[in-house]
Order: sequence, then structure tokens, then C-alpha cells
Amino acid sequence: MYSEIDKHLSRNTFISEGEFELLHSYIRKRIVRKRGFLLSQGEVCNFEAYIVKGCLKKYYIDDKGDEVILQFAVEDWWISDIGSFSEQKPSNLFIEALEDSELLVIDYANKEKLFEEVPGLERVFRMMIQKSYAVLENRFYSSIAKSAEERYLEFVKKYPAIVQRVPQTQIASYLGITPESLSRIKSKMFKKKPAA
Amino acid sequence: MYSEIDKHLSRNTFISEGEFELLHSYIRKRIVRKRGFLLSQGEVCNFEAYIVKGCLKKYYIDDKGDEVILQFAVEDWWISDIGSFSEQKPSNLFIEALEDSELLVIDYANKEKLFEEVPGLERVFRMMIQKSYAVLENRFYSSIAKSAEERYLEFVKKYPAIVQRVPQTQIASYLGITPESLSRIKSKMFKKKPAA
DNA sequence: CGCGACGTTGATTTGCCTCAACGATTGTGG
DNA sequence: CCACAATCGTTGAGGCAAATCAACGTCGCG
Repeated sequence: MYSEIDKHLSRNTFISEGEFELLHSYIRKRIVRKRGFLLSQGEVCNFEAYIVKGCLKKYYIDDKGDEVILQFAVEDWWISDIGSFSEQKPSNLFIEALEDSELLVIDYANKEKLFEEVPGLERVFRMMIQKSYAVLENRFYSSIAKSAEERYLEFVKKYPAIVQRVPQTQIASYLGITPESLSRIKSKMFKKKPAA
Repeated sequence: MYSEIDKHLSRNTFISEGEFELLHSYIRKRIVRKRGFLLSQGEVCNFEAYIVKGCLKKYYIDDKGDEVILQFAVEDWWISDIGSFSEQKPSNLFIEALEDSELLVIDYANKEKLFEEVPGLERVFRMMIQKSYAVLENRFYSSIAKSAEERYLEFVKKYPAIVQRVPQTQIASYLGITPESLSRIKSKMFKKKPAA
């Protein structure tokens, strides 16, 4: 049950057996059923969740009442509202399971304690978030500079697994376009280059 | 000369006199004249820079040869290409001074050493980047879900000082619209609600 | 079995871009 | 110190990518 997260966290830094045990004592397992919520708007996000199995989405509801999907997350990813978590203030976001999911969660207090007792992990988490920051920057660059079609192609290339697992409507929302537009983009692509 | 950065870094964590001195020995002052470059495309970003005085922009050049501005930074902010810095690989970005600027910079090796010797600062920097992440997330949400006009209003509200200091063309680039569009947006706003 | 979610397609609208021209301001070299 | 160039902001005309509104077939789930 812990093997994946252990491997995930020790990718760049040595962590001893004892430290792993400490880590395990600070995290707990959590199951969320399809359509279940890990976080709802208005709550303080009190966790960072590592996904052992399953698929979730993070989104907010815009003025028009539509979902705007910000992130999909599958196995071996983390999901959280970092802003809400790190400042311990209410979130505007929802995190909802798209499939039955199995998570390992750590809460704010335990994360603090863990860093005190295993300083090496503070480094690991700092590097993780630096990496996330760079990824988000790249996504941001695409979103301002590229057309809907380019963004879709990029998405398919980057996350082929998610394209399989998630309905098209939701991918459209993630890309910031309407489902109708995505449908048209796909049919146009298909005419141009009949499958690879 | 160090008073601002000391205050900045000790906002959330206690740092002793001796630790501050260590910090000062690892950073160095740097002056960049208006239109001077702190980073150019192709270089590895080997610094994180704290702005004591001045104003800079970070941008890349898109396929059409246009500047796409990703960040403005003024006094008491940090600027760097985090992706390039943390992975020590070439950057796609430029960082250029919009005014004569005075910076305090720390390079990769010194930052590592500093964290080893003052673990409390690892925490400070982790929190800083978490904060930056949250800010970037918010900006990203706006860019996919909001109209040009909404984004401009948001910008004016959030960074009134920058609106004063930076030409409109550059703000347009930051907002992901053309200067012409921004001009029209402003004139339309002015008709609707003749100043506040 | 029936209802709601999903995907597709068509007609129309719209927000923003592109291209172009022009006046005002800033900065610079002779 | 002036002249000229470059930068900046504005305005107009026309075009295009994607949104909106609407209708319809399919599928899977309760």
C-alpha cells in the first residue's frame, strides 16, 4: 500500500526505513467513490492527497454556473488546493472523483510535524512544488499563445491515458473551450489526417 | 541595503543575526539598467533575484516574433525562471529591466549551501513558492474563464502601481490581448462608467 | 424501459485579431 | 536645441475562431 508513495518521494533524496515509518504514521488512507467529493467550495483544504488508484478532477463553478476544470489527476499524482492548504483559508474549488479512488492523505499539522522530524522531506516537497510550478507555467504559456486545436493536440500527446478515461465534455472544459468546439476540432483533424 | 530582504524573509520564520549574516554572504548586489537583460533565451537561469528597487519584465518570443509577457516584478518581489533554475537547463525566457533596477541575487550553489546551513530558510522558500503557485493558478483561471475586459479590470485592481509604471502595450501583452483591443476596452469602460 | 449524459452537426453571433492610418509624446544624434 | 525617428495610444474596416443556441441520435445506468 505504501510502496508507490515511498518510491515517489525517494526519487531524488535518500530516505531511511525509520523515516518512511514515520511518514506512514502521518498519512492515512482514504477511499472516495465515483462522484464523491474530496473538497467542496467554502471548505478549507486540509490535505494533500497522493493518488494510489483512481482519477479525480479539480474545478470551480464560474459566474454562468459552468464547471471550469483546472486539473485531472490519476495514479502517482498529487491533488490539493495548494493556496487554500498553505494559507488555511476557504477554497473556491471542488475536488471530485471521476472513478472510485484510493488516496493517501496528509493533513496540515502532520505535514508540519513531518518536516520537522524529517527535514529531507521538506526538500522533496519544495522540489515537487517547483516542478509543479514549472508545469503550470508551461500550461499557462500554451493557453495564452496557442489555438484550441493546438492545445488539444498537446493534451492528447501529454496525457494520452486521460483522454481514454475522461469524457470529452470534461476535456473541453479543461482546455477552456466548449464541447461543441472540441467535437468540431476532432472531426476536422480526422479529415485532415485520418488517424495515425 | 539588506533591510528589505531580511524583513521579507523573516515574515513567517525566526531568523537569527548570525543566519542573516550568512545569508548576506551568499547573495550579491546587482544593478541592471533600463533595457538591460538579467536573463536571455538559451541561457541557464542561474539566479533568483530579489528586487530592492526598480521594475522588470519576464517574457518569451512567440512564433510570430511577438513578446508574450509572463510577469512584471517591482520592489519586494522575486524574479527568476524557476523551471530553468531548479533543473539547471536552458531557459526560453528573457528577463529585462523596464527601469534602472537594483537587485539582490543568489545563485544555485549558494542557495543549496544556504539551505543546508539555515534549514529554516528552506521552509521560507517553500512557502514562497507555494504562494507563487497559488497566484499563478489564479491568473491561469482568469485567463481561461474570463473576457479580456474582466482580466484588465482584475489587473488594475490587483496591481494599480504597475498600471502607472508600465506602458499599455506591455500590459496588453501580459493580458494576452493586442494593444488595440486594450485601447478599445478602456474607451468602452470610460463611456460606461466615467471614472470612479 | 426511460431518462439523462454524451457526442455530433448546423446556423448564427460575437469577441478579439489583423491591417492600416494618424496624432501625440519621448528620446536622441547632429 | 532642434529635427527626426521611434514609441505609444487611438480609431476604423474587415475577417476569423470559437461561442451560443438549437436539434437530434446513441448509449449506459438506475
